[in-house]
Amino acid sequence: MMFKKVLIADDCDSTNISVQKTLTDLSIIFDSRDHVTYCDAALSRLQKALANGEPYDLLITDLSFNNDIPQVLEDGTDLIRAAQKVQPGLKIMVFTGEGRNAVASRLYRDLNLDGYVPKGRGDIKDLKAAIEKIANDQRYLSANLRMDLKANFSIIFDEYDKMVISMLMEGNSQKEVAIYIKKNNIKPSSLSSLEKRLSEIKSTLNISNNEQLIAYCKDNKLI
Amino acid sequence: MMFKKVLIADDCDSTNISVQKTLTDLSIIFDSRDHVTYCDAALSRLQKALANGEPYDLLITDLSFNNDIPQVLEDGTDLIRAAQKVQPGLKIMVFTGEGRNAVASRLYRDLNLDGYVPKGRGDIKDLKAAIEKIANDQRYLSANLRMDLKANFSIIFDEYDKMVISMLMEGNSQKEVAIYIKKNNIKPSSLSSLEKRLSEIKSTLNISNNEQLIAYCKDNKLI
DNA sequence: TTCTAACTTACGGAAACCCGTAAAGATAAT
DNA sequence: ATTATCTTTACGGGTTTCCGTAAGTTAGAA
Repeated sequence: MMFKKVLIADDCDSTNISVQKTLTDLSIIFDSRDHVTYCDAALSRLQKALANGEPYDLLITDLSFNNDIPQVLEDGTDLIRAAQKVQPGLKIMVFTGEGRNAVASRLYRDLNLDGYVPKGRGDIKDLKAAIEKIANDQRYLSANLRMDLKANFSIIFDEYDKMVISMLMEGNSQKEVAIYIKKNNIKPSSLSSLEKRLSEIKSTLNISNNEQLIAYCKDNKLI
Repeated sequence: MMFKKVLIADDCDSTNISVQKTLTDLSIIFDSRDHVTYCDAALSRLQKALANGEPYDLLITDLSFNNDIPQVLEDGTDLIRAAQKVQPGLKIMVFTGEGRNAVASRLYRDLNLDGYVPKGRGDIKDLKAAIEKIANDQRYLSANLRMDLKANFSIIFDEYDKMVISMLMEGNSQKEVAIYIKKNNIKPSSLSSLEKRLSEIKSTLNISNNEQLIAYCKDNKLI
């Protein structure tokens, strides 16, 4: 189900135009008041919309804001945390040119973001893909970020994932892996859960089959 | 269908015992005269058996022979070539401790061997697996050799294989690959052929699923 | 040519994988 | 304690993959 109401928080006008165009391309109706340039303003719009019974269902925000006016919420992370408190369940994605990728990855995990897209080559396509994924209740981490995850890949893969993928790489079928984890009392032990987890990973990484997943892991020395 | 008549050509007694035991374990009846220690003797036994209408169906041979008596066929490669002339279709595998692995790989291809197992840790298990594979009309290249194929991997993968596996790694399904090669007029263009080729590769490498195959390729930088 | 052997393709059934849904369990907040 | 939410599990149907068989094709040898 595509989004009905999207709020953009970004103090940079030029990027705003692109984002709005992207939303229009996705047939999302967009009111000029759905765009704010201060974090405090963003939060108050969220609250107001919620109070009116017409809450936003997606927030697209930058991380750094140039605050020429003093703000309670000083940057994007403040806004995100506040928004999550005010409206749990609100989908939130970051669209930013700020920061190193390593930072981005940590934020993606720590803030439990639904999507993270860095500005740069191909960002519009990236953004569109992210929005579509998130609209479908999935998470999206830009491919441009994924490349730098070698070190702290735990953001995507936990021990469970690691073991499952390792066993697949050793030639086990998914069924065999399920049998193994059942025997060793590992948390989600059903084949169904395993399938769902694999599917989730692939979806998040925009990967379409197990072969590509293994190649990705090997390329990035994740396992 | 397991082998009925196996000829062993090896001048080393100690290894012979192991090989014979392995054959016995596989329920292959073995006559002491099915073991020779000279290449010429090996060939003549092959010819005799063929003439008697009871040909051997597997030859297991070493590569180097200590020829205290002058021989027409001086080493294993001579024997193999002669045997292939005399009895086309005869399955031939090498079981040897000789030579560098790179050499082994080249031999495996150039002599069109059915199997190649180097002596060393785990060689009995290796041997058994090889015999079973070959009995089933498949080829077998020991895992101990495969590790050194980085450079001359063309022994196993040709351009066709390379492209198919690459496309799988890029997220295409086998069906999609088949459609693509059909479009581009690449030689075996049916999905069936593609399946068979993949299956053959995995069988030869003792690999049980596509995930393991991709991991193997990445590990050995084959693609 | 004609035959044989090898390769390619089509096809079908079994197994594995994918994906959605719904029930059952666990967890947390009120 | 009870609701609500999230996780895990079970299950079913559709797709893909796997693997054997058989039929068709090609290439080379007799």
